[in-house]
Amino acid sequence: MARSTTIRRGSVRKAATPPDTRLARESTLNQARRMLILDAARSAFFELGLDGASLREIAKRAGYTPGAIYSYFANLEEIYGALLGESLQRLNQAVAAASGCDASSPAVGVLRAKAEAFYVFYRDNPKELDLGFYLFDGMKPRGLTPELNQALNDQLMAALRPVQRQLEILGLGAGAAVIETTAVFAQIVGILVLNNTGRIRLFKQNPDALFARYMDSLIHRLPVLESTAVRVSERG
Amino acid sequence: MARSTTIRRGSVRKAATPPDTRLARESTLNQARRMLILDAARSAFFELGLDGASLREIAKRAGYTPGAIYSYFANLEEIYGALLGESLQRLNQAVAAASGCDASSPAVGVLRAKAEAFYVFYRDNPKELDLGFYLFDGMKPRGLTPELNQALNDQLMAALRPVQRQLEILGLGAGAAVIETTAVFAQIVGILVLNNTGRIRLFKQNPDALFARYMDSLIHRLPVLESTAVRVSERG
Amino acid sequence: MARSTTIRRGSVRKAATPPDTRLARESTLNQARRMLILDAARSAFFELGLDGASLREIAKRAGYTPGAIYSYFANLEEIYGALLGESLQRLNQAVAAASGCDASSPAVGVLRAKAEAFYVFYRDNPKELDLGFYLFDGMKPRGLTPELNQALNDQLMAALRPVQRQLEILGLGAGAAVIETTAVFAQIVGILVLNNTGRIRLFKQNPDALFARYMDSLIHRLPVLESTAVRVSERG
Amino acid sequence: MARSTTIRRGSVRKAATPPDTRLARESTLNQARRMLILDAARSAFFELGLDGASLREIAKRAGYTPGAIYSYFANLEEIYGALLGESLQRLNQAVAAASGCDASSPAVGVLRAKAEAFYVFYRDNPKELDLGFYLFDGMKPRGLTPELNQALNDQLMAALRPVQRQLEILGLGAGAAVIETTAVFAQIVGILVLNNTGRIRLFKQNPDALFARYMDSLIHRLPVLESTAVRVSERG
DNA sequence: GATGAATGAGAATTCATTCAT
DNA sequence: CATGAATGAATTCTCATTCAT
Repeated sequence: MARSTTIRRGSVRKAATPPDTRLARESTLNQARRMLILDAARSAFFELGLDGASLREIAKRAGYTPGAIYSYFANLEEIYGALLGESLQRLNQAVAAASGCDASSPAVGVLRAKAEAFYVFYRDNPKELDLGFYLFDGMKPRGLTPELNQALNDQLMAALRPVQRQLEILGLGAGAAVIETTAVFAQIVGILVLNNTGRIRLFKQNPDALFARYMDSLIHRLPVLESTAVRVSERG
Repeated sequence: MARSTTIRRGSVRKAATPPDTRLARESTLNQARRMLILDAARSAFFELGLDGASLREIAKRAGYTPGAIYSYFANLEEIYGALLGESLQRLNQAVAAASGCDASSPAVGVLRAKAEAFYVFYRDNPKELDLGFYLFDGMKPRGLTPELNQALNDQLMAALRPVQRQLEILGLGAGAAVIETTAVFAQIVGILVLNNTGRIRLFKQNPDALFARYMDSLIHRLPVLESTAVRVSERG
Repeated sequence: MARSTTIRRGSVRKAATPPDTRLARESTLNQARRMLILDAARSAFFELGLDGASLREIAKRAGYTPGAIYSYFANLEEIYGALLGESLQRLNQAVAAASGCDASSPAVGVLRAKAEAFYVFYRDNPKELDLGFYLFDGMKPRGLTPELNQALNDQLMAALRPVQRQLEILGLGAGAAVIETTAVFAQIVGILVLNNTGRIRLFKQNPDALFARYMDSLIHRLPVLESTAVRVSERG
Repeated sequence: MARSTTIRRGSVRKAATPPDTRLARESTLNQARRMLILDAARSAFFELGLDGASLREIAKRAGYTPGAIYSYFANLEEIYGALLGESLQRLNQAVAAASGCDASSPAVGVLRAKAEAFYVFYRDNPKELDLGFYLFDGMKPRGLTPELNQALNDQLMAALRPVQRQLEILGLGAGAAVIETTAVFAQIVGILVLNNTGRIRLFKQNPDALFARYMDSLIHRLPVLESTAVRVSERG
């Protein structure tokens, strides 16, 4: 990556302490400071939205001057990219941590739990949904390198893989499982977009109920079974 | 009033076109120029996205100076509003024009046709989806008056009403029909968002197929029937 | 004046009705419409201040388009000039109408009444004070022709002449009377400026009381007399 | 804090100037640049008046781009505020520095000197009078915080307090002294406004003479004394 | 590595004025 | 006489980015 090159050049310039040690320490420090900036970015982003999360605002919240940010990120869009990466990581953790508790049919319980974890994550952090859409949609060329894009895509797919696996366990073929997973993903995104833009209120509907209904009908369609509907956990 | 006097005098001077004609023509010209600007706005919007569709850009494309725009629209957001209104109008027309051709079950055919018209409209004009989301979400207070908001909402709901009606014809109660309509809406939005952001490619899925599948399963769930699945018309 | 030239040219162009009649009628109409515009200007000016009284705003209030205004006034500043002229006229009327009612010393009563009329006029129409200051101070060259300037100055002096005359009646020489009149003028202006800018509140003083006090002390200083203090009429 | 760390590290690298010095120098530089901008603002303001002292004009005169100004001032009105604050400071200094030289009655001499200093300050810097009036009158909310407003008001009153104190020394009660001070203030403002707008010339009067006359009459009215009139220092 | 200064482009909007019709 | 369209210059302000120090 362009970034690490820069850093290495810096360490070469003044060689006093053993390079390895220095490199390691620097890298650690570096990582810590990157995190600091990402924290600032995330908080700005949450509170002010994409438009409000200007580089200046992020720098201010991180306790840096704008120029300093460029020591850690090549440009603003790279920060967004890192933010998204980190967001996807948390998403994966949330999905991984989810476990069903359906005695009669454990596999169905896990399916529900995994899908719900995905849904709840974005329901409760609506800005992170925007972030993903913005990045892949409007980003200027330089912001999203092919490699980064690939990495982010992989993370996203990883977050949905538990759902896919569970569908296979429940009797779907590989192809059908992918299709159904994509459909779940689409339904979640659709519900949340409608919710976040206030469109859902027009129809006097509740996003959680819609999602639960969708999962019910999905499970109904599964080859093996006679599942029982479980409600989505209520929002905090 | 001074105004009518003027007009009359004007018509006397030229003694050719009656006042009505003049007024009408002026109004027509005005409308035409508004349209010109809206066209420019739409094209800027399509090519550059919402951020790129600045007043300057719109003016440039319309062959105007920025200031001239303000003779036709009070501010930028009003242009967006008009754009959205016009988009929703076209959407309604598209849905209204759609008619099914399913001999075995006309009602199902119409249901499919109406939903598909909605889907296809936004599939083929992806930016118009963004427009709607932006406007209802981030718009500054002055841009979106409560009345305009109401009108736009009404237009949107009107575009989905045919689907709802058809669901009722097919045996759903009023409440269930609304729920199912909302779910269809969410599914369409979800599929298109995934498609527009390139997410759907990750899963190697085709949006049309996903949509068709969803309609199939919906129809399957309907109380009355034994429908046959019909494919969505292929994209141009 | 440039304006009348234009009008004459117009009447020459299409000579149908006897020129005298036409001229008179046109002039009358013209005057009426000028008044219409001035009314609009005054109302805009009162409600929105100098900055808010843009040509567009004035035109709107007069029921005209901006361009039409230029048939009656060469530019915006000329409107201000006319407004000021008209304001000074009203001032003169107010001062002329004022008459004292002090039985023991009629001359002193009249002096008080005249000065007070002047004071009250500007106290109750603070914007007109601004107008005068703006015009003579910041006006661009073209706005205030020497002739107009002279005319306005004459009007202003005329409004103060009753005070001056009364001072002479009360025993002051011509020179002393002018000096004292100027001082009264300055005191009134000073009090009102402090009042309008809220400065007087800092000192917890009341403008009317200050003015009354000043008049008392002035009268005290007059050669002849043993005046009795009369209070300034309370503000509506 | 990250900030202090940075500074220290910086000072280690150069190992020459201690941090305090660096900070101080930077702060000094900063102050100097603020001053530079204020100078530019003042000159623009003097030559072109408030309307002409646009941010662009100020930036141009300061040798900056408009955007650069915002490193030093949050917005245009803050510049005006700073300008006024600085003006009031000079006013206070001028008044403080003034000392009378009247052997027969030192207190009267001081009174004259203090009032005259106030008068002369604004006579010789007429635009500063406008500035104060504008700021307290028309300023947009954001420009003038209540605290700043309070501070400026305090500065203004401080400049008049010496006059007030002197009046008390000369036998006036606290209330009477405030009234008389306000009256002096009003008279000064009135004379100067008439002078600046050229109105005084109409009456063929001289502002200095008018002011001197007013002070004479004021002193005459004081309880204790038999003062002798002293002329106001002639204008440069 | 970080600062602080500065740039330069761009944002929306407002306005007096002109002019063909 | 009046319109309505349009201009062009002005306004304040924001921002990502660069760079000498």
